[in-house]
Amino acid sequence: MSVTIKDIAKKTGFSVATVSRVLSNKTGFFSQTTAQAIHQAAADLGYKKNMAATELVMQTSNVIAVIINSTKTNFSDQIIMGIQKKAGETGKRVIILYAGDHDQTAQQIALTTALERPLLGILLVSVDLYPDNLQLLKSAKVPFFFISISFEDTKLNYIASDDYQIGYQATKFLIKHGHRKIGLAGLDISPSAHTGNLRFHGYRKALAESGINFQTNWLQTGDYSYEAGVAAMNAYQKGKVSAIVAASDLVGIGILNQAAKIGLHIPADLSVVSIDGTNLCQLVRPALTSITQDFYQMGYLGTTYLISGSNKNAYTEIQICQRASVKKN
Amino acid sequence: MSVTIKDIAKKTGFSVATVSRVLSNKTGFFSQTTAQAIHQAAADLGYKKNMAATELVMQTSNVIAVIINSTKTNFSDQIIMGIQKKAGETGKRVIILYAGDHDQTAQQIALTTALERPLLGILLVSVDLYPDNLQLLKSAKVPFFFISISFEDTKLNYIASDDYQIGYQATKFLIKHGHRKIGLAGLDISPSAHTGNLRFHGYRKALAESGINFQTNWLQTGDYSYEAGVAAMNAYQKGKVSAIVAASDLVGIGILNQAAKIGLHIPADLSVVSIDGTNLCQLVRPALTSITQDFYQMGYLGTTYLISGSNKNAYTEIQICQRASVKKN
DNA sequence: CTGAAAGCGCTTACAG
DNA sequence: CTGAAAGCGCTTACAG
Repeated sequence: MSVTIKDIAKKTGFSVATVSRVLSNKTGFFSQTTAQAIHQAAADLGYKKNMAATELVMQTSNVIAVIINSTKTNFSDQIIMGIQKKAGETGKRVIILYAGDHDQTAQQIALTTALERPLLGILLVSVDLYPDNLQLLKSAKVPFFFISISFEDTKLNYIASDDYQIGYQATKFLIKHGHRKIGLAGLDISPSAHTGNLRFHGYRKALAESGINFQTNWLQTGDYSYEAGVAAMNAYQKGKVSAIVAASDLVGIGILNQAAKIGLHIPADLSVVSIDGTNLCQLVRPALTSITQDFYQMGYLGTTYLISGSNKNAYTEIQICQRASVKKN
Repeated sequence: MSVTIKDIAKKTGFSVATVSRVLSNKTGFFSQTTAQAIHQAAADLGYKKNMAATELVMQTSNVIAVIINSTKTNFSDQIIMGIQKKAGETGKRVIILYAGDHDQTAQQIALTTALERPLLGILLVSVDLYPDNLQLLKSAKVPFFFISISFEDTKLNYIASDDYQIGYQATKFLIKHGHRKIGLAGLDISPSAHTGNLRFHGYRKALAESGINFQTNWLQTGDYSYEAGVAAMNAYQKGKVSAIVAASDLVGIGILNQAAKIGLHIPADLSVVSIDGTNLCQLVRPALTSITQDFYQMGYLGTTYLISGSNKNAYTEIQICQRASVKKN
């Protein structure tokens, strides 16, 4: 058996009540001398608090559960950094649960694992909950916040980038660089895909503002993956577009590599701007110009809001990082 | 208040004991009819088990805590996949805790967060524990296993690649391709760095076997990062080596990009083989030839061993994946 | 097959 | 400043 406050009580001669009070630092309820004796004994005995007991009586905890999808996106690390930072500053703890990749069962397991214990709250990082699971989450009384994903339903709290602006600004940027035939590649615009549709609308708007007529084959949908980028590049015949907005860094890299394979030079023959701006952009050559999202801040702010119990939605900033993959036409 | 087994007992007319038995599926202790009524009531009431209570009485749980360092390495995802797979197959749950990047306090917080609750066991993914923290871990009665990191101390259980072999085979491979001046870049060989030293020894051994005299400046140490690769490439003057073993994929990419910058063509002027073999190798051009580690299997096996309480160490397989960054000399 | 009761390790009014 | 006692929601011998 491990050592409990009862053992400390026995050793010091105080009651468990007093031991509990000093160990959980209920200041003002004990004297310095008492505290010292108890802390000493705790250290000597190698005491470790049993949080299961604490949570049981407190009906809450200082643990934030982060549920995250395990896609090959690589920006979740930055979001988690932001979360950890804020949590660390405020003495909260964080546990992370993988919800699989568009896997309803995995999602449900993650959610259940989280909900089965007292929790400060839940942060959902780019996981698009299935209706049943959303229901499950709502029915629990636990506060939650979505990060890096937005909804039409404004009753759902989220922190994300403004995807309409992302599509708009990426396109505008290419237009300013003299492009008129601009592709949009690798994103999902099925009816339920809010992010993809917003980006698409932003793209259309930018085109329209400059009097450019959208051509159907400029849009190459996909699932934000490297392979989607390769497929999109194949779909664009040589010369059909002079620039492409890639739905993610991976899509951008897929385009880059496939372009090289079919003998197209970037940015000489084709310009590319990718969305996300993770460190992958600087690993490849030419380095990818990107619409960079502030993932760290998303995590930090999401945690801040969750902790403070605020229920407003917010957008974090986006920024154009010019690197080497776009040329002036 | 949320609904408890007491509520279900009241609603069905059974005792909490019976409710507990059917809900935790103590087969043989109840009739089908009873079970149905209770499950029905549980569903109607929206019952969710309070694991804090269960863990308190059981003094254990089916939760595996994974402690992982937050370096910019990108292979932990695969390890986690392997862990989740095995955990899923056996009905275990997994929570992940970030231990920072060589951050003693962050490590300690992660460890404490884990140890504060009943646990099936702990998996440490490429985290090199500070002595104090290792002590803390050992003093808890919880089983633990290291993944992707090995020790001289064989009392510590781990699953990793054979780093001596990694260094040996990478070097051997380059020798077979006709190289005699072979660099080793980006790894840490300070006395306490077990991995780096093993790889270095394997490298030396391969050199020696082919009667090649090691030159001090062939070794460029570092911290496995992209920047270490860049620095190493700068250190190798043009023509000093004809091939390089990169300590990680990121080091390899740093070499690739810096080589391009100073006008060296890979593999024409310089061959590179990187260690790890993550998907980054296929994202860059030329694609990196790599000594590929089986990270997924490490996670899977580590979890298997942890669950079964076995305490043997094991190596997972390594494999040479030929891509485009090595040429026959 | 089922129930009454004790207990897991902690916290917190309540009374001093 | 300190202690006795009740209670958090579960599980499990023990007795039927």
